[in-house]
Amino acid sequence: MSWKRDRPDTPRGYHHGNLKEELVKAALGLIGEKGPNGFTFAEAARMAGVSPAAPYRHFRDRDELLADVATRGFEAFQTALSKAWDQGRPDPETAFHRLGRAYLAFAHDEPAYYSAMFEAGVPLDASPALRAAADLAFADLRQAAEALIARLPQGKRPPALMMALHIWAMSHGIAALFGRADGGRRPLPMSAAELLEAGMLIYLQGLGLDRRPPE
Amino acid sequence: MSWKRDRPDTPRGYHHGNLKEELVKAALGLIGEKGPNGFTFAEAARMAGVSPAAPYRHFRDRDELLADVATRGFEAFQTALSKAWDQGRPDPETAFHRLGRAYLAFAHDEPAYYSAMFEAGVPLDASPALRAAADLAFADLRQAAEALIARLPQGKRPPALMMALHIWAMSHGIAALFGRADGGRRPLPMSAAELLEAGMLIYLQGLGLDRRPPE
DNA sequence: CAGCTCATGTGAGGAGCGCTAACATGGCGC
DNA sequence: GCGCCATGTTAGCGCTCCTCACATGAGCTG
Repeated sequence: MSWKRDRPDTPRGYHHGNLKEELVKAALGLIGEKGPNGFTFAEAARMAGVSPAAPYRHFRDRDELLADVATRGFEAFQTALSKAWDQGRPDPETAFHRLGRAYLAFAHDEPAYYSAMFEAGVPLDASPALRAAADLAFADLRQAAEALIARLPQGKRPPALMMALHIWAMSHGIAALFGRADGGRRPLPMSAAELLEAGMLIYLQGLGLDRRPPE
Repeated sequence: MSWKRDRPDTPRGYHHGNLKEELVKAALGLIGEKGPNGFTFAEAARMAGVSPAAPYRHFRDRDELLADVATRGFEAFQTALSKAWDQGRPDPETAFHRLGRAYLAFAHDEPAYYSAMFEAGVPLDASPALRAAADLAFADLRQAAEALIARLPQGKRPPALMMALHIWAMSHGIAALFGRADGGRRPLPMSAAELLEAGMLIYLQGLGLDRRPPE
């Protein structure tokens, strides 16, 4: 019975009481430490002080737990992006740069979430909640794109969806390739945040959006 | 003894003769089918018609086989990019657009390689050969960036390394998010190749590089 | 061509994991 | 106060990774 806590710090009886939440936390910790593949259903159970079969009362299988983590990740992500965008205040340019930094900050500070969301291979339609959460997060990016596009004269406006996809792609590319806590897979002459900032400035310039320095 | 081929199509004696190569091929097939996690050392052995312990004579462990696949992937990738760039002929702009298409074509047509290279979590310094192959591939991108930058007037030239990183980030972001054979995780109004082309055009415009239509 | 050597393959097995089925416990609604 | 059933446990199957002792035969050496 080695899975039992020797001295339960949170004493409990036969029933745990809050196992589902604790399994999600354990999963987050394990994914953060060892990547989405290093995470194990059995080990999460062990961390929660519970037998290896207990998790199956809360998740059909390992994938469902992963999908749950990804969903929570997208919700937290959306909250962070939404807060950073702040409805485009004080002006879309300033807010947009905040948004970019928030994107990378999330990928950097919550590697476990980001991993579950984008690297664990969880299909987006694993659950309706997952898809909905992901859509909400993307909606924020799209909204920012629209606000910026509105600054352009009619006739020079690119499709907002396309622009949002470009923003997402560049952000994700930088996060995935260079945004890891360990500095990524390749030494950089600048931080990931600076790299994204510079890339986005060039991209916006290409659209005809000159940044008015806010200070 | 279920792992033995019932009727060996390529009859062999006790010794296989070309096991290492066949294991790599089997791994490629399995990764392509079921993703980098679906691939199993034991199943690769089965496909090669050999006992589950045989692969250990050629690879220290599962990760080493994965790293080998990734290395070959980077080599093939570099070949494809290099061929597409073709030393910038007939002009850097045209060659650059070929390069972008080649990037996405590789990700699309060789999902198993791309997966092993970027999604399997293989650390780049798993072997010197892997790092070298990855560096060579990146060198091509950097070279293209330099050729394009040379078109700009002195004083308006961004760092070539930064530009190469931007290109890689956007390409990888699009490939990872939207470039899957199944259309990716999200329905798109345009193909991944078109999305990248448009994104790169805007980016280049932002740098002051106007594309002269080649036709 | 006989004999040896060692790279390569086999068999058996330990440890761990995902998952299932049958059984145990006790919190909560009646 | 009682019984239901959500939640937890035990036992166990099949699979994986990996190791170790043993088998085979290809190719060198004399």
